[in-house]
Amino acid sequence: MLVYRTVKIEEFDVKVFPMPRSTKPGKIEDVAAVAETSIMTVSRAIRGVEGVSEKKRVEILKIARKLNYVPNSNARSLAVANSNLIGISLPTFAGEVFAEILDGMRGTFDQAGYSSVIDTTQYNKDTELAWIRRLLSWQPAAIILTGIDHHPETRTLLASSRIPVLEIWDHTNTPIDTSVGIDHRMAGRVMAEHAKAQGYGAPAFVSTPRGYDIRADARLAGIRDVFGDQEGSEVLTARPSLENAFSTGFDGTLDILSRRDTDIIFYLNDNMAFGGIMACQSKGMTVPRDMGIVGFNGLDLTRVLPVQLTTVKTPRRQMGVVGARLLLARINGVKVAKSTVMPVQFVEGETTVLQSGAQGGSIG
Amino acid sequence: MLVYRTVKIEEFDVKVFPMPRSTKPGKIEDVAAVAETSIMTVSRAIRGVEGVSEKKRVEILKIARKLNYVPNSNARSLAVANSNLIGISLPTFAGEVFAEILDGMRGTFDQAGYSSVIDTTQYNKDTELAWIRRLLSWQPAAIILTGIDHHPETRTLLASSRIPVLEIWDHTNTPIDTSVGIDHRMAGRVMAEHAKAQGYGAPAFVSTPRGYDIRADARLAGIRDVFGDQEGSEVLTARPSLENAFSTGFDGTLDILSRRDTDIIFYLNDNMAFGGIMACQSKGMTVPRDMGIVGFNGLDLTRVLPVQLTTVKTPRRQMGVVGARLLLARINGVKVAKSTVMPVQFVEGETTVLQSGAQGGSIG
DNA sequence: CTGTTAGCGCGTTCAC
DNA sequence: GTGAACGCGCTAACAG
Repeated sequence: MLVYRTVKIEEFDVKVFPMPRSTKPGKIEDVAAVAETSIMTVSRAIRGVEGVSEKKRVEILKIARKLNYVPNSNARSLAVANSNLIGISLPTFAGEVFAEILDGMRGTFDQAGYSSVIDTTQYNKDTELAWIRRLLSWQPAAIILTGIDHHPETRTLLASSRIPVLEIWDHTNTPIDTSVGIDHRMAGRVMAEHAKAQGYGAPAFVSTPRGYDIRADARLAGIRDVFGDQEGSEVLTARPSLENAFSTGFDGTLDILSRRDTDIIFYLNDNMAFGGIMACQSKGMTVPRDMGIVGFNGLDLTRVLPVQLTTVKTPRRQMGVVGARLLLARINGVKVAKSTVMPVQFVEGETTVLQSGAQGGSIG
Repeated sequence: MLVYRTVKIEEFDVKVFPMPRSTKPGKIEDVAAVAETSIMTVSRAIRGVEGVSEKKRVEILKIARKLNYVPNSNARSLAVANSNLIGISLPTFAGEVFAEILDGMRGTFDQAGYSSVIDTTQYNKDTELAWIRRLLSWQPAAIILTGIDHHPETRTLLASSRIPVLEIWDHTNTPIDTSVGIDHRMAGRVMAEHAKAQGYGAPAFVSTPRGYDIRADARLAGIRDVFGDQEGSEVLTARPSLENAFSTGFDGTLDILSRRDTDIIFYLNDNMAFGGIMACQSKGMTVPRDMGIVGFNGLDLTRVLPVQLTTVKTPRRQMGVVGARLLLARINGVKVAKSTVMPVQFVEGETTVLQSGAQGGSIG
C-alpha cells in the first residue's frame, strides 16, 4: 500500500499522495491507491479477467489512463514465466521476399498483442544460434526461424526449451516443431517441366554458390530431376546482399554466355532475372528469341518490365499470415499440423517462347 | 539454496541434486548449487564484474555452460529497472530504404548486446503511438522512430519516459531527444538546381498523396524553392506498399503525360522513376530526349538499368550505423548532438540531358 | 466479488 | 573475496 499523508482541508480529511517521481514509471500500486482498492483488483481490471464488478472496472481503467499507467512487462513475465514477445529470425531484409513474409507475420502477431524481436542472420547458422540463446532469456511466447537448415545445437536447444517453434519458407517433413513453406524442389521441377514442354533443352541456373542457400540447391535439384545432371548447369556468383541482387544476375549471366551453349536460364529470383535480361541485351541478344529467362517469386517488379517475365509466384505474405495463425493456435495449446505446404503458381510470361524446336514446330 | 540428498557411495558422501524439470529452465541457483557457492558469486561471475577470484569464475562459467544455463532477462530487467531491448519503428519494409537503415542499426546494436523489437506503422501515427505504449512496458534501453512526424501525445509520452530517443531519416532542429537524417528539402533543392542548370523549366513530381509523407512534401518544397509554385507540379497517387512501388511510378507518369506539358519528372524514389521510364517508353517517348527523369536514393537497381538513372544518393546504411552509435553513447550517459545531418550526393546519370535549350545550345 | 499471502529470478546493499 | 537479506512489480492460489 502506498504511503500518504492526511491533511485537513476545511472539515474534510484529504489523502495526499506523493507525486510520482518522473524518473520512475508509476506502478499498479499507484493506481490502486487512487482507486482506493487493492492491487489485485486493479490487476484483474486491467487484464480484463473475471472477478471485478463492471462499475469498478470502468472506474479503475479511467484512473489508470489518467495516470498514464504502463504495466511492467518484465514483472508480469517474471511472474507468469512467459512473455508476449515473439522472436523472428530472417537471413536478410534484401530482396523483398523475407520482408513480405515478415510483414504478414508481424501484422497478425501485432493484432494478437505480441511484439516482434527480430534478427537477421546473414545466412550464418552460428549467428542464428547465438541470437536464439539471447532470445530465450526473454521467455518468448514463440520463435520463428527462416528455413530448415540450422546449427545442430539449435534443434536440441529449442526442443528442450518447450516453446513453440515455426520454421517458415522451406518445406520439411521433420520440422523442429511446426513448419509452413513451399516445396522448393517441386517448384524447380515445375519450372523445368514447363521449359522442357516448350522445347528448351540446355538450361542454366544463375544463383548463389552451392551450399550457401539450401533453397537454391533444392530448386537446382528440381531442375535436374527434369533435365538430368549433365544438362542442368549452375553458375556460382557472389552472395546476395542488400546491394547487389540485380548485379549478381547481370554478372552471372555474362558468365554463362561466355562459357556454354544455353537456351534458357533459370534465376534464383526475379531481381536477378531482370539483371539477366539486361545482360543479354547488352550482348545484343533478344529475349526470348535468343534466350529464355525464368525468374522466381513473382514480384511487383515484373509487372512493369518491357516484357512480362516468366516466373513462379510464391505466396509470401499469405505464408506469413498462415504461419502466424498456426503459431498463435499452437501457443494457445491447440494441436497443429507438423508441416504445411503452400502452393506455388507458374506464370507464363513473354520471356520463354522458343523460335525453333518443339514449340516452334507446332506453330509452323 | 537447492535441496539435495546425500547418498553414501562406497565410503564417500555424494551430493545428489534433483534433475532439473524439463518444463522449467535452470536458474542461477542451480548453477550455484553445482558450483557449491552462493548465487551472488555466480551472478558476479556471469556478469563479469569484480569480486570473484579468477579461479572460481572460470569454474563457474564452465558449469553454467554445461548446464546450458540461460539467464532470465525478465528477472534481471525487473531488478535493474531497464532492459537491453531497443525498440525500432519503421513505416514499412517496402522499398529497401528503411530496410537498409534498419540493417545498419541492427548490426551495431547486435554487437553491443542489444536486441531489436521492431514495428511497422504503415505511416499511421496512431499505430506508432500504440506500439510505443506497448514497448514502454518493457523498459527498453532506447527507442528509435523513423521521421519527425508523430502523434502529439508521442512527444510528451516519450519526453516523460526519460529513455533515449532517436529520430532517424528526417532532419529537424527540435527533435524529441536526438536525430540523425538528411535534409529532404535541401535534397529537393539540389535536384531542382541541377535540373534548372541543365535548362529544364517544366518539372513535375510523382509521389504519394500530399500530407501522407512529410519527406515527400519537403522535397517538393525544395523543388518549388527553385522553380517556383506555378511550375512545380505534383501528382497524387496511391500510397506505396510492398507491392506497388514500380506500378505507382508507372501510373503516376501516365497521369502526368495526359495532363500537362512537362520536360522533367522527379520521383519519390528510384523504383518509381524506373516505372516512369517504362511508362514513357510505353508512350513511344525516349528518355532523356523527350523527358528528363530523376529518381531518389541511388539504389542498386539503377546500376543495371538500360540507362544510368539520374538520382540522389542517400547514405542509408551509414545513417543507421551513425544513429545507433550515437544512441549507444546516449545510453551510456554521454552527451550527444541534438541533431546530425548526413550529406546526400547528386548523381548525374543519363536520364537528364536536354535536346534543346540551355544545355543543347552549348553543344550545338 | 474482493483482498491477502507467497513467490517469480535476479541484483543491490551491506555484512562478514 | 564472499554471502545473506531484501526488494524490483506483478500474478497464482487461496481465503474471506
